[in-house]
Amino acid sequence: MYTISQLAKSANVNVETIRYYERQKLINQPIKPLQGYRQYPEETLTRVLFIKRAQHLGFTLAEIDTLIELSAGSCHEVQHLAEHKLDIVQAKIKDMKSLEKSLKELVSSCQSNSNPASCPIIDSLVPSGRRLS
Amino acid sequence: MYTISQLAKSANVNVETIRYYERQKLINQPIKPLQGYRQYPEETLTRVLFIKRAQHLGFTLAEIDTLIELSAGSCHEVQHLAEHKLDIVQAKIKDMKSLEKSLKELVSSCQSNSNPASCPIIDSLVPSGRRLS
DNA sequence: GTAAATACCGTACCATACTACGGAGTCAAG
DNA sequence: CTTGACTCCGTAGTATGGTACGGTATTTAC
Repeated sequence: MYTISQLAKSANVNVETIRYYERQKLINQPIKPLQGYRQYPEETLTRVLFIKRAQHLGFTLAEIDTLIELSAGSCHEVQHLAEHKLDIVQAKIKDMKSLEKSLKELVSSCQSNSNPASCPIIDSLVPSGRRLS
Repeated sequence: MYTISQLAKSANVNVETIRYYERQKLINQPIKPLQGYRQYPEETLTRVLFIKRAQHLGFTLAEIDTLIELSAGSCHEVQHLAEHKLDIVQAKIKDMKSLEKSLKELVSSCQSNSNPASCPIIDSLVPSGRRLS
C-alpha cells in the first residue's frame, strides 16, 4: 500500500496529478481507512504508469480513459483507436513538413538577400500590395 | 476606414478576436471619434492579415509580436527567429515520426494477433511484470 | 419614430493537463 | 509535547488563443 505521496513519487508525478486523475476518474478512488487518508494498492501505480506511457504515445487523457475501458474487451476496438491516432499523427507530420519547407525557403531567401533595407521574411508575411505600418 | 465588424469580416476573424488582439497589443488602439466607436485604417487590416499568415507558419502570438517589432529593424534578427522556429518544427517532426513508428508497430502486432484474450497494444502499455486491474 | 443592427465595456468561459493555495486536521520524531 | 511533515478538501490559477455574455448606448434603415 502507498500513501498518495509515495504513489506520486513512484510514478514520478505530482501529488496533485494523482488527485486530478481521481477527479477525472482515470484511477479508482482508493480505500480511505481510519482518518480518511488514501491508501493505494499496487494496481494504482500500474495504472498511473500506464497513463504516462500512453500519454507519451500521444494519447489524450480522454482517449486513455477509452483505452482503459476497451482494455477489458476487444483487441479490435483498441486497434481502431490506435489506427485513428496514427491517421492524426500522420496528418500532423504532413502539416509540419510543409511548414518546414516554407520556413526553410524563407531562411534561405534571407541568406541571399543583398538589400539591407528589406527582409524577405517580413515581405512574405505582409499581404501583397500592402505595407506594414 | 473600417468599423470593427467590417475589419473582422475583411480579415475573416471574429469581432472578439480583434478586441483580443488590441488587448494583447498586437494591433494599435484605433482612433475613437465622436461616440467612441473604433475606426480602423487600412494598415490595421494589413496587420491582422499579417498575424494570420504568421500564425499559419506556426508562430505564436508572442513571437508575432516580436516579429512585428523586428520588422522595422534588422533582417538578420528576423532570420534568427525563423531559424529557431525551424529547429523547433524539425524537432517536433522527429518526435511525431517516432510516435508514428510506435503506433504502426502496435497496429501491425494487433493484426497478427491470434490470441483473442489479449491485445498487444494494451500489453505494451502495461508496465512489465504488472497487471492492469 | 421606432426597431433592428451594431457598438461599447468588463468579465467569464472554452479546452487541456495540470499546479498551487489556504486552512484545517493528523501523524511521526525527538 | 511540540514541531514539522504529510494529508485532507474545494477552489483558483497557469498557458494559449480566442469566444461568449450581459447590460447599455448609439446608429442605421424603414
